[in-house]
Amino acid sequence: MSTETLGEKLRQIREQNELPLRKVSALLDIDVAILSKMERGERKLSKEVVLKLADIYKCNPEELLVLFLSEKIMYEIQDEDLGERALKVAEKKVKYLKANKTK
Amino acid sequence: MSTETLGEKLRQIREQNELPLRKVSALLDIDVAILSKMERGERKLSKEVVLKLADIYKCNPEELLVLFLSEKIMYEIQDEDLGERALKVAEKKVKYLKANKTK
DNA sequence: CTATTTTTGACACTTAATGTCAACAATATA
DNA sequence: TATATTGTTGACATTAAGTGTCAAAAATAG
Repeated sequence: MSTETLGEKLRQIREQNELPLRKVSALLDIDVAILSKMERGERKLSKEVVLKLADIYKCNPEELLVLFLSEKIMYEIQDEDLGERALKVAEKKVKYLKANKTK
Repeated sequence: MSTETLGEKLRQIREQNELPLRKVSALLDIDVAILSKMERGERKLSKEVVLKLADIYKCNPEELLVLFLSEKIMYEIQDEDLGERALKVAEKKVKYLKANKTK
């Protein structure tokens, strides 16, 4: 499985598109330093930035968003022994909510 | 399925043990107001408090901890459409980490 | 060597989380 | 009803976390 972080993936995509941080950060309207840190995991990415980047790079936003969310989840459970059990409970809750969404 | 929050569950357990907030908060060494708010979901619970409460009420800490973690997870994915997919990715990551823990 | 790109760290600013307190409301009991 | 106990609410201060800005330094490319 891929152990690549979202930041690493975004950097890879940016390099494939041969875009310097400077240009992308201008499009995002954020400082170069922040984007650099985001790609290296030193600063947190926000949903908004992820979506804008998907737009800039013309790539599938869902894939990036899923990675983004999964990293937030991983951050919460860290190295907890009960992490897996908690994930299963959360899954049940999500399914339950989805089933009762229209109610 | 149970839609009971951790706070609600803790309140229920406390009432079953017939302990007033005052006594429990003294044991926890936190303000009564905070505990009151924690039980009603107005303040976040911490892992430490959850474990101390399990000890005070002599109940299974794992069950409470799983609920605690699952609520943190749910908070992260909120009402995201991709929440379920993200959970599955997170599960894979946890399994991967567990498999390579000793490495 | 020079220009461009990227990284690093200091700093200020903003927002979220946490603790403390006292007044108030609700409930139980004499 | 009066009193004591328990629980709730909101204001306030403090602390920690997250964010943005900038400039100097390091790395890389031409």
